Amino acid sequence: MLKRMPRRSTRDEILVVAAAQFAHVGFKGASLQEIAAEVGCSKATLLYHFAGKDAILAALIGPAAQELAALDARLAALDGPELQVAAIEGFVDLVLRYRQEAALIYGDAARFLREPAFAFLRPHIDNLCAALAGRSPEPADCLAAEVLLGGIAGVVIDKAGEDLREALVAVAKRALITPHDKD
Amino acid sequence: MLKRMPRRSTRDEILVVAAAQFAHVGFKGASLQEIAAEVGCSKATLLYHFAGKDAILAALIGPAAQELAALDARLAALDGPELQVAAIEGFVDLVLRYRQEAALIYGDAARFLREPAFAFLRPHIDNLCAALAGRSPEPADCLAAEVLLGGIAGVVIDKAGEDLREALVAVAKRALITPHDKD
DNA sequence: CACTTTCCTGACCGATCGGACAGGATCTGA
DNA sequence: TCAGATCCTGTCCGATCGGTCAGGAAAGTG
Repeated sequence: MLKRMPRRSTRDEILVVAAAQFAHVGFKGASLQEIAAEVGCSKATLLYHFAGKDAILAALIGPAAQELAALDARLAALDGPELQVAAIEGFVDLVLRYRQEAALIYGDAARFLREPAFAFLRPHIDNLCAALAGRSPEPADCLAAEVLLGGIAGVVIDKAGEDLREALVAVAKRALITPHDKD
Repeated sequence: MLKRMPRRSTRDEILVVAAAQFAHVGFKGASLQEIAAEVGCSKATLLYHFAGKDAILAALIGPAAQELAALDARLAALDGPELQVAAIEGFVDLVLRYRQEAALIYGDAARFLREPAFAFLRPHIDNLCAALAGRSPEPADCLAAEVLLGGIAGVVIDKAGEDLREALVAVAKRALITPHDKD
């Protein structure tokens, strides 16, 4: 009778705890038992609110994926250096807003980006990567974009600070926007 | 009776298969059963050659950690821009030589870098990070080094190509060696 | 009040996990 | 030929995994 007051809806609290768990120990590493214990409910309650472990993951990734798609759509109209700037700033903002989800997706990337349930993420990530590379056909530029994509997504989990955004944008610009003294 | 000929020592083959499994599905995600099946032996054989799953991981990380320590020692004598160049090239070479191990360590970094069994890696990684940042006290420079460290370690798993090394070194130099028009 | 819906739980299930152990092959050197 | 390592395996074990299910409490709703 002590804690009958749900400070938030139980469902939301499950998502918060699950996001942290997935981000820190990976999807396979996290167990429903531990999540339930941290939430303060029983494991069966998790499976009442969600169809299964995968459903929790899907509910977690959904909003982030939606914003990623929106970012892609916004970038589709741009080109040249301003494309890269917009891609960098948009990506950094997105990652900072969905730190745990980004770490989860990137950490377990090879795992479930192949799985059909999350294969729809792949083209979006590829598009973003291409945008970060300024749509350059050079493999070296695409590689640089991948390095920054993964590096930024993986570093933000336990970082904090106001100037985090500026620092991330700065390093990405340095690495990706090559001064056009190419030839 | 068909495959009684061990093309290499069974122990070495276990390490090869385990490295690939760990790198692709993570340490917790990999199962001894699958590794044994891929090697072509029984699960009990794995536990004959190694004290346990952790021991396989330790045997896998050991050589990579040793070379990382050697790189750190080599970098300790350097300073300034040549420190950064040496750190970048040394790190890229190291990662390319131990692709799977690097992906494993970085992918499960938050997992077992805290565990005491692998805590000894932490100072080496911190040193390398500081060297990549040119021992700059600026948080932004340290952050950039972390981004590149993780990004490079995470991207090399399924990449190939001769010019991979050059491209990685190039993007790291661009991102980390800031032209000293700082003030 | 009774009735329905929503929310939650303990108990249980089959599968799989890492690991232990006794013993069978296979090889070696005396 | 025989004894002792070395290498390997089938079988079993307890723990934990994700998931199911019948049913109890709470909260609207008439």
